[in-house]
Amino acid sequence: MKSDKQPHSDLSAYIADDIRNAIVSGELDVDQRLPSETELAEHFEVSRPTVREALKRLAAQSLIRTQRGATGGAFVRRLRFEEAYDAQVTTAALLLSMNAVSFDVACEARFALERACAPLSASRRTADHLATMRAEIHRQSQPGLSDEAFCASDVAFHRALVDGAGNPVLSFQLAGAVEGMQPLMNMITFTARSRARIVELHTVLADAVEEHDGHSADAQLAVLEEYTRGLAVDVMEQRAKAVLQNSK
Amino acid sequence: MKSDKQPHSDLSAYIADDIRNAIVSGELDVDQRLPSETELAEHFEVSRPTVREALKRLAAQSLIRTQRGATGGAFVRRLRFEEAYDAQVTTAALLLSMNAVSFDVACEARFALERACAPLSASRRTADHLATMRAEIHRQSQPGLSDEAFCASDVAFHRALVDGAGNPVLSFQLAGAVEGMQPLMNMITFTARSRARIVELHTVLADAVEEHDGHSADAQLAVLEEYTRGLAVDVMEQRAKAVLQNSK
DNA sequence: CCTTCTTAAATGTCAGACATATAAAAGTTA
DNA sequence: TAACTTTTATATGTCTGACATTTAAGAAGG
Repeated sequence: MKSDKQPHSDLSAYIADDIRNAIVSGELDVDQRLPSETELAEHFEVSRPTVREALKRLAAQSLIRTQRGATGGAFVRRLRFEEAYDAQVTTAALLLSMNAVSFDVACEARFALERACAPLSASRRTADHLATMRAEIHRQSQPGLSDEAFCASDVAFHRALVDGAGNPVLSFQLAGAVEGMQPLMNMITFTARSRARIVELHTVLADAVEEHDGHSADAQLAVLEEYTRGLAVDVMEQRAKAVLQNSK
Repeated sequence: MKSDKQPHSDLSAYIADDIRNAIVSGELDVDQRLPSETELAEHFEVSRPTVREALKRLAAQSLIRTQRGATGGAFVRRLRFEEAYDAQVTTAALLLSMNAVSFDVACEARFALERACAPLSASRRTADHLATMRAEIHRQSQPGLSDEAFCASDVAFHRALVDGAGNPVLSFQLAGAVEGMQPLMNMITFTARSRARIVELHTVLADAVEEHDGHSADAQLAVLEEYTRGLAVDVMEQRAKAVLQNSK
């Protein structure tokens, strides 16, 4: 936990980097207590507020947690999948919205990755995963469901599919691809007919997974991808038409 | 940018959340300037250091950037792929090291995702991607290369393969799977024979990509996955044997 | 022995001040 | 008038010192 050059501005970033390196490199173990803020301030020769800013940076990345009281302090935090999952989704959603990523590109990435899980999920899925998928299909076929609720159910369905692979690393990676794309999916207005079609495709997909048929599941995802991209094209065209109408 | 309940501790986290929501929801646009620290302090009825801690949290997540001087302040930052990429790699590496993820699970996830890119990369790769792959293969066959350097080159090779798909979202998602796994890969000691085998497999893979043969590329990745997992098993066995030897 | 009180250590928060960077306005000179 | 220089205002960056609050452990008392 030491270094040389001092970029004479943004000391808190410098200190945060220093401590982060110590954590990432394993120099500091999980649940190990960091020196107190006062001690850190002395060590880095800065004031306590500066140290605190650095610690807040680390806390924002879920690298440490702080505890008040006599035996309190900052502790190296065990990064759990769920937290990383959330961060992943937020980051992916922001990336898509801030970088003008086209629906097509995001869709391609999402389905490519999801298809990578399909064979594994087909061979390993538990009854639980299957039940979740069926339940979401049922929800999707309810009339009067809002577009957002339909999207949310769609995400839940696909998440169950991915989780079926029984590989937490895969589930984590897919979080950004599937859930992070939800804002883009929400732009689509699902007609009754398109919903019926999606429910149909989901059903065939669930059947394939139930029968441990990875190849068929993969094929169904390909069909679903094509259909989804078609839907997006329709939406874009209608929107373009509407703009044209307004400008008259 | 407002709310009701005040969890009367960790005000900076509360404020950071508030501003983050404003950014994520699009209430604040990219490059828009936030109110000055003093104004934020008045708005939230806290002191400036507290506001600063909140801003540092957001800065740690690359959501804002700050600028000093007369027209300075905190600005909503456009989250770029490269930054998200880095964060992704760090997070993935930490997840793997802190959660005792087995080599097998990580390896399976990595190759499953990478195989999802293979067909796309085979059909779209530019001459540039191919050249990078060839160059890395050449580096890998140099004698006297350290295990770490070999690993780094391996990552660069696979990154070129993934980038060949020409889908930034895919590249971003794969960053964690491929680069984040590097610490685990570094545990493997590559013998001269295993290196030669890997170079051989990489060469066939590059050939397949050059000839736009997605199917073959996918198959080669499967072979590479199997071989890599076999290597890991060998290392584990030897390590277990060494432990047994020491305990005698 | 158990309960209660005290105490100490740590984070959380605040107020006010000064340092520094930076752009725009004001002033100065060719 | 135009170009350069100086001033000034505003913002972040940092420091000092203090007080508030939480919490565990030790001390005191029944």
